[in-house]
Order: sequence, then C-alpha cells, then structure tokens
Amino acid sequence: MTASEALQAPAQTRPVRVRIAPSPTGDPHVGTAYIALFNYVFARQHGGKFVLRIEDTDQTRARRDSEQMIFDALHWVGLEWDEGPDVGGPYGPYRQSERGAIYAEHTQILLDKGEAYRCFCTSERLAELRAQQQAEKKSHGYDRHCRSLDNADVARRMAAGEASVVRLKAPTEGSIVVRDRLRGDVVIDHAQVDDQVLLKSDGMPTYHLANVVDDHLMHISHVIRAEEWISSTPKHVLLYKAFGWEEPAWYHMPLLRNSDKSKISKRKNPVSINYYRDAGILAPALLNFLALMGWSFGEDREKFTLAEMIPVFNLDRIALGGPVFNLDKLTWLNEKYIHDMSDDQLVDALLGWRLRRDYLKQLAPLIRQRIKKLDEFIPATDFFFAGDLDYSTVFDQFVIPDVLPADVAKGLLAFVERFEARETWSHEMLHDEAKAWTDELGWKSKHSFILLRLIATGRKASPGLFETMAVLGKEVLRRRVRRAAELIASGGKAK
RNA sequence: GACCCCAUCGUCCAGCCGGCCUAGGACACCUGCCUUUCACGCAGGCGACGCGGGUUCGAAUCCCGCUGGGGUCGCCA
Repeated sequence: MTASEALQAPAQTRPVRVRIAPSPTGDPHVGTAYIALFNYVFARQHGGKFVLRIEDTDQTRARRDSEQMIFDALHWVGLEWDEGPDVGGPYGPYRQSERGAIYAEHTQILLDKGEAYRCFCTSERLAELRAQQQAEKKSHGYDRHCRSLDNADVARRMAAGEASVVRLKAPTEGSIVVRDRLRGDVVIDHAQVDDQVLLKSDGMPTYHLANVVDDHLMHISHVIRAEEWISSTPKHVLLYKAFGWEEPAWYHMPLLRNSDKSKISKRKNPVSINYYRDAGILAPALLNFLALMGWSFGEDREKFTLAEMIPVFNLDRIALGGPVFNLDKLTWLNEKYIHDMSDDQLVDALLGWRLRRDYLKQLAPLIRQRIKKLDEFIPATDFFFAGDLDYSTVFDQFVIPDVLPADVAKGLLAFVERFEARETWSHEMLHDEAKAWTDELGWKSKHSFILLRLIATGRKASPGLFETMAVLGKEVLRRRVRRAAELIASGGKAK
C-alpha cells in the first residue's frame, strides 16, 4: 500500500485522543515542543483531548526538577494539556512511576497467555552476546536463551531469589506490517524483532510495555511521535496483538536535525526550550517556526499563529525529509513577531522576560557594590541580558599561555561536560568544577578563570565569576562556552 | 554490519493521482533604492529537481537500480 492509499483508509471512528510522553531526564527539549505542537493542533482540530504523560520508569535517570521544568516550558509555549499528572483526568495516574501495579498486572496477563516468559540472563551474558554478535558481524538481538525454560525451573529459580526480567515471546516466522499513516505500510520480518524486555528486574516496565499499556488504557487514538520510534513500532504492534487490543493510528514525524543532518543534539545546537526563552525568542515565534519544520501552511504563508494553524492543519502536508533547525530563520520570524507587537505588548514581553523582578533581584547583590549611580546599571549588566555576545574585541585574549588553540577549545568543552554532569546548579558547584577542571588540564586558574570570565561576560571585569555564571543559567552558559570554543578552534572565523 | 526511513536552491518549504515548471516562496548572502546615521521597508541578483536506467508523445512528478543522508539495533526513553 502506498502512503496515499494509507491516508484513504477508513477514518478512525474513535474519539481523538493524543498524547506526548516526555521523559523527565533533563532540560525540556525543543523536540518535545515540536511533537507536542502537532499533537496539540491535531487534538484541537478534531475536538479531541491532548494528554501529557510522564515516562519516568528509568529510576537511574529520572530527575526530580525535570518534570516541573517540562510543565513550565509547555505552559510557556502555550500548549495546554487536558489531562496530565498536575491536572488529573479520568485515566490517571499520568506518571508511569505511579502505575506499577497496572504494569505488573498486564505482565501477568501476557505470562498467563503464553505471550511472554521469564528470562534469567544477566546483563553480563547479554553484553557478551552483543560483543560476539558484533565481532561476527551478525545482526544483534537476544538469542532466546530462556525462552524454552519449563515452568518448574522458572518457579524454582524465582523462589531462590534469582533476578529475572519478563520478555515478549515474539513470533519467529513471517512478517509484521506497521501501518504508518505518513509513509504507507512498512513490512518487517519477524526475524528482525527480538524478544524485547517488558519488565525489568527492578519491577519497572520498559518503555515498550508501559507505552503500549498506557496508550491503550488512556484510549489514545493516534500516536504522533518522532521518527526515531519507527524501528520499535513492530514491537509495539506485536504487543497490541498479544493483548488482543486495537492499535492506534501511527504517525512518525521527521526528526529535527543539526546542520550536519544528524539528530538534533545539545552538543551541536541549543536544544532546551529554556535557552530560546532566555535568549529572547517569543513563544509564538518558536511554535510558528517549529510548525514550519516539516509542515507548510499553504499559499507560501510563513507567519501564522497557533489558532490560525488549527483549522487548516493537515497531516498530509507533512514533508518527510529531516528538517535542519536553523537559528537564522527562527530569529527572522521572531523579528516579525516583535515588529507586529503594540507598544504595550512589547513592554509586557520585556517585563515577562529577563526584566522580571525575580531576575533583577538575582542581579542586585552582584552589582550593588559596583555602581555609583543607577544609570550605571544597564551598561554594567548588559551580558546578563544578551543571548550571544560579541567577542570581536576580546577574541585575541581567548588564550591560555603555552596551550594550542585547539586544546584550549577542547578544554572548554570539557568544562561544559563537567557542569552538564552535575544535577545541582550553583556558584559553589561551578567553582568546584572549574577548579578541578583547571587542575586536571594542568592550567593555572589565573589563566583559566579569566578565560571563562571573558567568555561568560565578554569582558575582563565583572561581578564574581561563578555567581555570574550561576545567574546566567546553564543554557546560556553552555551556549557561550561552546560558541567560544568553536571560535577558538576556527581561529575566529566561525560566526 | 543488519534492518528501516528519507532524497527539490547552503537552509526551510511549494510543486509530486505526468504537460500550465525556461521549477515558486522564505531565510542566509550580494547589489541597488529609501534615509542626516543605523535598522526596518522596498526592488533586484545568486542559487536546486543526487546519478543511471526504464514507462510515456511528454517526468521534478510513476517504476527499478545505484549513490548519498538519517534512524534503530539497551533490564534508556
């Protein structure tokens, strides 16, 4: 079947219910806003519901503050959800970590139906298996070592307290069809689908199980998600079949890209929604820009609001090529939005941005002793408000004595890695990391700290370096250090 | 490496159930106009159907192959 035939397939009669399911493992990602946008618009267009579900089943990576940041970021862009952990709804809880009993129950159903089995293989054995498959250049996948264990054996090992997971008993012959409504049918040999882990040894479900169970229980009618999921969709279809449930309609959106076409990543692009907010991008402009990534309004129109998009939205108009996220165009669109604001709207936007009371209040202790008159405040603090800084007058000071520029650049990136790895964000943490980092590189702090100061503030004299960095925030600091590193590595030629 | 997806200007999109396409719009870049400056605005320029085979009177549009790019291959999502 071709894509156009798939699109002509009988329309779903179920009420429209869509969702986004971010994982709270870091900063709120533009990719989340991107997918949320299309789900939101689709729901609104069809009078359906837009659900927010938090996928926090990875105990080792979930972060407490991350969930709240996701809420805040989605509120900021203006994509309001109808059901979610904070607002409730008829199919809660909407946080996967609170749905343990549901997953346990459904795992048991599959076990009872003979659609799943216990597996006692250790991660060591699996790692070895993978290494061996890699060495033999064979395709990867679990070898079904535990698939034929008999019940008595399983019971005995369970009783002995041996750790185990539950795996899906996937068919070994034939093929499965994934009906992607954007591309047509994708046929996958069952041989390509291995016996996926459904329940981890800590009792938590994997993404595959939790996702399918929740989408079904939450009556999700259309799954609009990123293309990176398309390879695991056969597993999900198999799960729907194993449970005997009706599948949702699948739509896999193209992936946002870095300028080298790889999947968008924080190493090559600012990916946090908070960065764009702090750098002075307006929420409607961000949404408008995101809508342009893979979709077109029609009639060559590029500037439009969310409300204007809803009635004309059409999934048929999704372009499947991976769109490169281009800051220049975002900035241009943002400019249009600013030009079209009234005086009051502009003032309000400014006051809601970094001219907010709580942000200015963070500046007060840093600047009080450094100004003699109020009129010195703005010139003394400009770098607290700017996004990217102009380094042209200080670039020649971006040096560490006796260190090659390429190594200075590399060293700076190592500093970014250090503060990225920390969960806390404070001037104490930044100070500790900067010191340890300087020592590790064998640099002198009188050199490395002035370099950081120049990069963070664009000047040699500023309030306390680490206090300043802390106020600037992780997103802006990361961007400035990365940009400076690029500049140094390229001899000042990068833009 | 295996599997899957994708393929129009540097970038984002339009066109793609074949002819109206000497391929349209936008960003970026360049030039000029406007202007006391800068910016805005306006006008113009540069610039693409990846390659090779088919099918057809006719292909950017349909088919096949190749090439290229991307994604996935975890007790992460």
